[in-house]
Amino acid sequence: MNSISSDVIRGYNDTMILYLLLEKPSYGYEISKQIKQLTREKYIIKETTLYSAFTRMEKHGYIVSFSSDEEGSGKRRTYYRITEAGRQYYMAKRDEWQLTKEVIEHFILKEGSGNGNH
Amino acid sequence: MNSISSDVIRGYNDTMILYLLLEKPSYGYEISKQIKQLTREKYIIKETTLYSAFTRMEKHGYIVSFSSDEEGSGKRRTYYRITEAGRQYYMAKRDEWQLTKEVIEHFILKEGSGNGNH
DNA sequence: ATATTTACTACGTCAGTCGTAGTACGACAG
DNA sequence: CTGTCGTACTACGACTGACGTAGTAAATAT
Repeated sequence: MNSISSDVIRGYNDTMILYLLLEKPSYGYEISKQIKQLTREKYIIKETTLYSAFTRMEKHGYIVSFSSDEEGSGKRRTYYRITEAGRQYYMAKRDEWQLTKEVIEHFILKEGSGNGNH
Repeated sequence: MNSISSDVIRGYNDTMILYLLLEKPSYGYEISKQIKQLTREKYIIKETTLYSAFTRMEKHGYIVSFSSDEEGSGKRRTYYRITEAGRQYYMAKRDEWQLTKEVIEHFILKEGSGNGNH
């Protein structure tokens, strides 16, 4: 229970990935490391979750893939670039997040209260 | 897309219900109306979701059920009361929520920014 | 040479949500 | 006194996202 349960995150994995793709095209391993770094290891996305998010989002048209052909350096990777639809989806999710926060916080007792009055 | 997608909420429906049960024992229809009211209709829990949450949480020992026997007024209802385990679970979820918020907000662009610097 | 890191793919399972449907009782209107 | 509406559920099945396990294979470090 020290690390965050990913069930909570469900539905926001896509958002996290898209956020990172806003900056530049990227690929699985890099995204994974960035998420780990950004959250200071509080959240580590599972490989299967990550790659299935890629295929799902490509199917939905939020991202497109391309291979790292030229440049003999490193392994062949599958890069993903965010599309306009992906940007819009991200923005919608960002807005939705504000609402979600608001909603859930109606049900969160404030820290340190000794009694249950609300 | 005007009302919040409940997929986001997933994993917090239980928390919401438990929060309301902290105050007093209650039953499905009442809980449902309270959630609607509290969130000013921003979130309306589905009946099936609610009742399956009840049975799941009773199985986990977070709540216990009892019938409204006496008092001939109204229909027979199944009430639920939160247990000590339920209280602890709620508290754990409340703490987890702080973490979750922190994590997700690393991936949320601040409103009104014109460029994508982050 | 070999172990580790990188970079995936495949497959199957599980839990929570939700659509659809149906039951049944009580109150209230016409 | 009959039908409709609000209340209070139960049952069943479908779908989706997350994830455990496993395996492949090239590049890099030891």
